[in-house]
Amino acid sequence: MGHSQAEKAQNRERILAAAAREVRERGLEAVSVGTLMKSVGLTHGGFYGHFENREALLAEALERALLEGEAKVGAGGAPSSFPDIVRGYLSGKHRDSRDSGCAVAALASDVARADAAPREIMTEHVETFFETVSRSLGGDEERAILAVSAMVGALMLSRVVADPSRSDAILTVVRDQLAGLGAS
Amino acid sequence: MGHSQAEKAQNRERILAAAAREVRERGLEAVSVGTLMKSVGLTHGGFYGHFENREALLAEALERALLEGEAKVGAGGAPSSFPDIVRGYLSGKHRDSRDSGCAVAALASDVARADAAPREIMTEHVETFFETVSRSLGGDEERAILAVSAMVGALMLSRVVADPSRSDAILTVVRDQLAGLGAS
DNA sequence: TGTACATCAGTGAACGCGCGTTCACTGATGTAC
DNA sequence: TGTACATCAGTGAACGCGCGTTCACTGATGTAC
Repeated sequence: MGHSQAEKAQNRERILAAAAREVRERGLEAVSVGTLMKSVGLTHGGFYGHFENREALLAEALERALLEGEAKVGAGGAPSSFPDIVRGYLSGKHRDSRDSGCAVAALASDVARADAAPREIMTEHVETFFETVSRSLGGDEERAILAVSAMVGALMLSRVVADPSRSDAILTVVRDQLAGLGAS
Repeated sequence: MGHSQAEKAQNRERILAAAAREVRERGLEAVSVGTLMKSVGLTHGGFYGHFENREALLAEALERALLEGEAKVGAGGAPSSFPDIVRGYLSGKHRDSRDSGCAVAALASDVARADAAPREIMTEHVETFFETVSRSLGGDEERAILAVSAMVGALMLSRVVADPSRSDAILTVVRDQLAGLGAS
């Protein structure tokens, strides 16, 4: 074995990263301590040296997943243009990479029925999403709220719809119409 | 006891109705055979006289939930006007009654990660939703897809956001802007 | 209408299984001298 | 630098629990005569 302090921090990070992926891929409730630890090459007992319990891990993993999703939309970093945001968000690539994409779209219905803790975490990031898009629209918050609602809704619907060309159509149609929203 | 054939049909109906509610309230995976049967006053063993297994029940419950949600939007029945659909869908009442409201908004992220069977069931109802709204917009399918995406997205976000006045704002802002979409 | 019997809806004990969590233990790490 | 020892990251058996599903059984229902 190797159990140095540096490795402990590294292992915690790997557990959290795996959980942030798993949570978007399979949902908050589907993450199991045993399976998660096995996926990073450890045994289940060690989990409690890193997190107080499963619920605490889920809260951190949700936060992490939301941050990762945000990074792609360009929150915090260099400001993205509205058309760039919409194009990236409503792309086939984003639709097909649930485990690394926007956690709001991946987990909104899970969080809607969760306790206060996850709802508050996601609430904060929904507001950040509004602000990022609002900034790209010259500060028009109302149009930003409409655009975010449409983007999140369209992405989720495109992931539900079984027929690939129909799924593509949802993305394209909403993308094109939102582009007009940025122009007017 | 009373075990007539008429009562059997009635019990099946009660199980299904309870499941259609439960599925929207707690998600597809959270429905347990034992708890469900207890909630309609029966014991778990009897379940298998009504459904082949849990998965078969979930498929039927999803279909039922989607039909119930559609009935409120006026699919099939008398045609609703676009403003009426939007007003009803993006209302505080709808947001607060997850267990009897639109099953697309309640279960989209669950179904997005489910097997082919639930995805195909929901796909059909998403298309129906598009058609209903399209009809209310004089046959403009593209605007209907945008409107449905925005309605589903906004309802989900309003259920995530913890602060009630902020949650109301999402509904109101999207509702007002979609109204403009129907007019132009 | 009354009796005898087959049917079958629902019961509840039992099954194997995976879950979250605890804890005595192991052995490498890191420190004190 | 080398030795002795405390620390502590990770292991894996064990716990109680709820799950989906099966099945022998019970007793009311419904039917044949």
